[in-house]
Amino acid sequence: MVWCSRETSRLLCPIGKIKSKRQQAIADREQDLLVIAEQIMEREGFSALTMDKLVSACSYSKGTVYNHFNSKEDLFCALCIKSMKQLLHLFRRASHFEGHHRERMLAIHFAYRLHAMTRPTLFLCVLTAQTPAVREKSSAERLQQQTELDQEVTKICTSILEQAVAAGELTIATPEYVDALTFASWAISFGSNALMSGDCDSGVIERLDAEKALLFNVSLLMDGMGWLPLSREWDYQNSWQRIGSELFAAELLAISDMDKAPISQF
Amino acid sequence: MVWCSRETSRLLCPIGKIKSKRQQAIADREQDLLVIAEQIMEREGFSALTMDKLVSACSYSKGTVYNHFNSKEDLFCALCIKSMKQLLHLFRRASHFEGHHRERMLAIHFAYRLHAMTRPTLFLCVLTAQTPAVREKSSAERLQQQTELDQEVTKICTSILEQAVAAGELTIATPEYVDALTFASWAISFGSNALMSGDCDSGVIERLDAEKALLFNVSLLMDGMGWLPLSREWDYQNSWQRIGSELFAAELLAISDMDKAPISQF
DNA sequence: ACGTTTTTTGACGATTCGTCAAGTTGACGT
DNA sequence: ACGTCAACTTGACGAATCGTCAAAAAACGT
Repeated sequence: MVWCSRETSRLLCPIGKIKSKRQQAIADREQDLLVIAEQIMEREGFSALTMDKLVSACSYSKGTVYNHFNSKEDLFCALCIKSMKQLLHLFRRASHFEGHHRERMLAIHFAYRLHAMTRPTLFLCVLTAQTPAVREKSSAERLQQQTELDQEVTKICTSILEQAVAAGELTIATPEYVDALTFASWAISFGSNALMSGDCDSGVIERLDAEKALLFNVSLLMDGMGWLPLSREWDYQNSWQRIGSELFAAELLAISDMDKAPISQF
Repeated sequence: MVWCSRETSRLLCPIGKIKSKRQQAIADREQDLLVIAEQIMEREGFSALTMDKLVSACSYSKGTVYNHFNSKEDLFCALCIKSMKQLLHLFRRASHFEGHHRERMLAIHFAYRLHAMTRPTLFLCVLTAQTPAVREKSSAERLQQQTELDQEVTKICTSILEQAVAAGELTIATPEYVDALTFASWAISFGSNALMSGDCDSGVIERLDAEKALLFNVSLLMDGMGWLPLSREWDYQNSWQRIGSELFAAELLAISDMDKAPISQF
């Protein structure tokens, strides 16, 4: 009957950053717990992640775990946040790609796809965290943190768009159109990745086609924006590969290793 | 420990369509159950939907309910299917809109947005059903039916695209590009709607701006496809309104009534 | 009317969730 | 060094939920 069983987690952690050694230890432990939770999901499937299982897999007691996450859903939300933080790091790297601004935005999309591929489990946590069942039962703090991360991501995209406008690559009617364009970019990327993740079993989209599809979709959208150089004037396939080799060589190597020895893809 | 507790539901329902009066009755009952499940979600929230609650809210016993849905997740999958069927009906209507083909495709997107607005609960079921936790525990039959519906939807989009090509509104390099364009359309619509549903609480996107954003995103994408007439040559804002008044007047009326007396919006 | 097949029932065992009173820890003042 | 106390941890516990199954009921065929 209770809507949100416990508003905040019990662990004292004032408002800003970590203060004492102790709170650092608590924060570290939280990361440990998230890693363990992720491992359980990868090993036994998504629905096998249970609070009881997490408790017995870690070296702490139930109460302690519940001091970190006030419900199973809150745990999912925490995993989503972890995922978004990683994504943010990739985005920051992508935003400094050497090239014109449209290529930089493309690098952002590359990073997103990369993240979906290298950390499928975490990526799916983001999808799961959009679900009302999860949102209803997550703590207010974590939901807040989630929207803050959202805004950070948005800021990166917005900034690239603004630079493109300043550089004359892109023309917009009014300043607030930047937000609309950011949203459109976000939507095409989210939509493509989400649908591809969902359908990867049913095989509508082949694994290797997925990257092509994303590049294709993004190119259409940016052409629609009139973002120069248009795809007919520039080889973005080549840009895509350059992004991979210049920015994310290590991550791509990890993927091909995964394919060779598929451990967790049952 | 069991991966998929029960492969098929126990109710005898061969392969094709309904045969006897009896099986018709069973199918009807299933629809009743879905309606009740939906009501529970609307009244008490998403996470309040419980098998026990569904059982006590309907006039049947637990065993009977479990003969229809072999798990809670399977129930979600069934709700998703119901949602997609409704969507399909709207799409069929949309695909006959009086206008050029780009307007027809726009009508499809309109229908999607409309569905997300008129039946938010069911729409969110689709989102939930994409979640691995749900997919892992749904019955094979239902997952199958889901992909079939997916294909039907795809077929409608594909058909419009092909007609557009035939009419000279759209030029494509090779025939299989039609699939890529269909996927792109689907992705932008899914992405936009999903993000807007998720953020509607946090207020990044205002309720009334949502429609504008979708129209905007779709227009960008179609312009990128080079689908004539381009948005600078045609007033699609006007088309959008025409679609509303000529095709979905009844549904729009229902929405404005909802706004006046918001019953189920918690 | 009677045997067979299909469906329904609801009590039951197994899981999972989330709580809380009692116990432990360690930071801090003296 | 020691006592104190707030903060943290523990794990047994009750409640809620899940999904099953043997027995009862209903439907069906002859």
